[in-house]
Amino acid sequence: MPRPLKMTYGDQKPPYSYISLTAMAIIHSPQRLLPLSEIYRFIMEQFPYYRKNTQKWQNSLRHNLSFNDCFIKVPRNVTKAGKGSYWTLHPMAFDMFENGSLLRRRKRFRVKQLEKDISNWKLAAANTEMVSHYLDDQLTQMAFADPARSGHMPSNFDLGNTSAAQMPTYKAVPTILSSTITQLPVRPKRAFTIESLMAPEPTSAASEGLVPMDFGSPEAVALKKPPFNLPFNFNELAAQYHLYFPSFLYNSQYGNMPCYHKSPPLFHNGPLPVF
DNA sequence: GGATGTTTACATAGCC
DNA sequence: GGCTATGTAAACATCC
Repeated sequence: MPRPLKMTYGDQKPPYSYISLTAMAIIHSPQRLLPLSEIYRFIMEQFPYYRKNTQKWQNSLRHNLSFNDCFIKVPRNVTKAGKGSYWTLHPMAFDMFENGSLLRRRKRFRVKQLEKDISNWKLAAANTEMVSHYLDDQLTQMAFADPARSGHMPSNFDLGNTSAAQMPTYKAVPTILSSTITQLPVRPKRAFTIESLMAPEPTSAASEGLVPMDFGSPEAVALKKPPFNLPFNFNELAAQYHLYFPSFLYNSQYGNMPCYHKSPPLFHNGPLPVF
């Protein structure tokens, strides 16, 4: 049984790159989506080494966020004040670490400029609609499952006790996207493998075999506070906790699909489970 | 003014 | 040696 990460390195510098640390923070958050300040906080909480010289490493981290295509900036709701944006991982970037290990990357993750432009355009379109209402009002308040830090979340809010009917209409977002951006060339969802990328476009219903997400399921409850042990492994986390990607992001970049949760979850093959 | 985000430049290390 | 990934520093712009 691996020991908790917090107790592993003490004041010593952990063997993770800034990219890894940032990915760790994002992956560990319930929504796989964090503002910069929360990324800082996660790293400082988990690794005491980074509680000092904050200016230095935080500058480096910001550089990495901007420089590396594997990180996607999600603007805040335009009608809601707040500093900075949310950051998440590019869905294809989950594959950049060898065997899911954060200690070593296969190669630098790059997105073609055209795809980047389309993604940014779609993200902006999505953001101006309703995505950020949901994020600002509910999801970000659940970061690290610390209700005490929430300014306006009901104190008794509990994902585990939240039925699908009680959840905000998150699934409506792709509908908005499909009505506004269908004229753009959209690459359909597919796994990030050579075989998959070279394969013909799927023609049958991609949602075959998918089942609707149960928000009261044990998996959903687990997402509220996923454990954080070493070795941290993307594949392990995906297998155990049905790693998902914010549906508005996934759909906005790789085609509009119904928001379904696939069971059992697959990591590299098949669509990422979303809610 | 401080936090956030972008960009450029340079250094270092590892791999081929 | 060339290439790539990573780390660091710094300047600058933008936003709240």
